[in-house]
Amino acid sequence: MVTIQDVAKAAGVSPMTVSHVINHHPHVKNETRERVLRAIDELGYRVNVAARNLRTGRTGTIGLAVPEVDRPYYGQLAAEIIAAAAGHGLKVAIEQTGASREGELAALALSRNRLYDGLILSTVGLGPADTDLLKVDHPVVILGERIFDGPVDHVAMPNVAGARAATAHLIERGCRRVALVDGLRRGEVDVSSLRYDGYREALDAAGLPFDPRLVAPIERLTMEHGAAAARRLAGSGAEFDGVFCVTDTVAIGVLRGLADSGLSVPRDVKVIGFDNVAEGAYLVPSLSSIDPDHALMAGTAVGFLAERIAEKGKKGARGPAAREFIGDFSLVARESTGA
Amino acid sequence: MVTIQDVAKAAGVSPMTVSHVINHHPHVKNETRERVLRAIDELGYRVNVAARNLRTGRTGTIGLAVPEVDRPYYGQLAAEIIAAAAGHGLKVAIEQTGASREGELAALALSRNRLYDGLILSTVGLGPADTDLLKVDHPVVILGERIFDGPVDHVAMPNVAGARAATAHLIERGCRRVALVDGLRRGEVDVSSLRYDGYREALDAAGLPFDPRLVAPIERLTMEHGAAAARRLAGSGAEFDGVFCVTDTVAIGVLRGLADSGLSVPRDVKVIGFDNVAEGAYLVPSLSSIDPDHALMAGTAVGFLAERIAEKGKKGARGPAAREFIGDFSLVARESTGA
DNA sequence: ATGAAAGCGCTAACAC
DNA sequence: GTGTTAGCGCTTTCAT
Repeated sequence: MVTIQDVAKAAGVSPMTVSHVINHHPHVKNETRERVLRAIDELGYRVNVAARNLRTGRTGTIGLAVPEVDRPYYGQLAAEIIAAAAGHGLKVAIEQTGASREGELAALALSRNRLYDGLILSTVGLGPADTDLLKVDHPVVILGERIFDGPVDHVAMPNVAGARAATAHLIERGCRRVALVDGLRRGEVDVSSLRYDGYREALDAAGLPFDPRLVAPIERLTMEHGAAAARRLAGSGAEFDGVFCVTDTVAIGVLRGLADSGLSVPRDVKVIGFDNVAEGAYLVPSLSSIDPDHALMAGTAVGFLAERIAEKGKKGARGPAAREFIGDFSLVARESTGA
Repeated sequence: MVTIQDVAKAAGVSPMTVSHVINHHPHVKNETRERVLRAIDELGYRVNVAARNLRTGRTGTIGLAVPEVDRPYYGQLAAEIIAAAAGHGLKVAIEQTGASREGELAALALSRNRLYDGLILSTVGLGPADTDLLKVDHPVVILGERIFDGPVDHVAMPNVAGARAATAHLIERGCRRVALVDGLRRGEVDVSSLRYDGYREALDAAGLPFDPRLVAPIERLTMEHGAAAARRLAGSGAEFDGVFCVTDTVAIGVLRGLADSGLSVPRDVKVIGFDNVAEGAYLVPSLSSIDPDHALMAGTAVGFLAERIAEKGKKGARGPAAREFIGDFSLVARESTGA
């Protein structure tokens, strides 16, 4: 392995000068710089990142922990985060938590290992009871739900308002019996509970009765469970003319399940999702959805984290208390709601 | 920051003993171990991975460089790789190459930085001309196309055979004028060229004429371009009753484009894709596809890499020459081809 | 503009 | 079963 010393010897300078060149420090004579660069090239030198990390205490990398990378939503989120991080000169390493509390705690511990300068944790499993576990001494930003008023910065979706708008949209389009396919509600600030609240609010506002038979809870927010829920609804005998799906992934399954049940969208039933994943625009019928401003949320999360990382550099300065950011959204009306 | 020294002092042992405990070495008295563990807990000690990496020269992490994480195929591939790597005690860090030659070269350089013990590179941009650039002194496995007979292990899809089977399937289902939506062909061993070859072979085998007007090349393998290609085909006046799409992502776009053109699938036109992404089963109509054995390919790629990493540990032993593995596939017939 | 000294936190190799 | 020594490759600090 070629070290900075080897390069220094070959270029006839000290290791420090080589270091200066590598790190683009200004005070190096042009001629010297070129001599060093030539030596680097000839010897095939590469910095040893581990050594640099040890010395500087920084890695230039942030961790992004998401439930599962193979769900479209998280893949697209990851892409946004990577783009935002690049703007701060940060790289992103992706972790999977398996949508479990244990996985999320493991991701927190990893970060503590100083592998990353900070962590963006997309929570699904952690709840209010875990607030204390977030009191770690390294930068963390929570992206998602289930922890409010925690000790760390938090970027959340406009869950209640978005769900209300989605449901109201169905009602506007003429639906009178709107079903809901959502995940397990823990009665806390999890995604399903919040979107459920929005759904209820919209019904109330329109003076429509709430019918528990029209709520189809599923265990995991997957296409498979969405399809099964739709078939269950269709087979239950309960009449419905609209479905609000807690996520687009679930909605894709619901569209399939409705087709399996011989129901036509949007003629018999109108459907709307949440997340506005890229696939939605290409489905037949194309999927109406709530579009949280993903880029803004990703940018805010990375921004918060970058600030916290910078804070740690300065001694003493504690920086602002835990911040909360709730994104904005827009409604995208497509064929599945008759657009 | 709490170091191993602090723990040693608190537990009344030497740093080495703490190290032994952390690394689960067997020769530590039970009582000592517990004393150390208690100290670790009380002080909140966490290993400094950078220091360990520097010392051992290993990181326990492999890199996975894919074109874009937000395409379903790569998200699902990443999930398979992560699962396979976990079986070898390896973690995975995901890089994006942006589907460009430069991005792929950058990923190679990063790995060289010793951030990772090895790299799985999903190539799209690198070509035969870049063979020499792969002659790096750290473990690399190529997953994908465009480099055969390179200096490194290579795991490839059954591109030609799969494409032939897909096209033959359309013909079996009664199609006589099969269109092809593929990417840019560079006349080399890129995905589009190989699958094009398979398409041609199937036409020849069935005694069907090749009509260049039925080939719709697109610049990027996205849903957007797929939809545009389908509309172009439909508007061209050229008759066709089947479409083989070079990937499922493209096929999703094609299904949309056909719907936009007033064509019904599978009645007017039958459609088949390649990759068998999870979404395909839930589309309406569900998408027929070629299913490469993703898990086997991921497992093989990780296995190759793990062996190469182990080799580097032993001095001298060179290990086998570059290996080549071409996966198997099966055809999944769904509604889009009339199943 | 360049360099010397020191040490980041850990573990391999070897004692005992 | 436990401890000593040494040093991985780099950069911070301070000098010149």
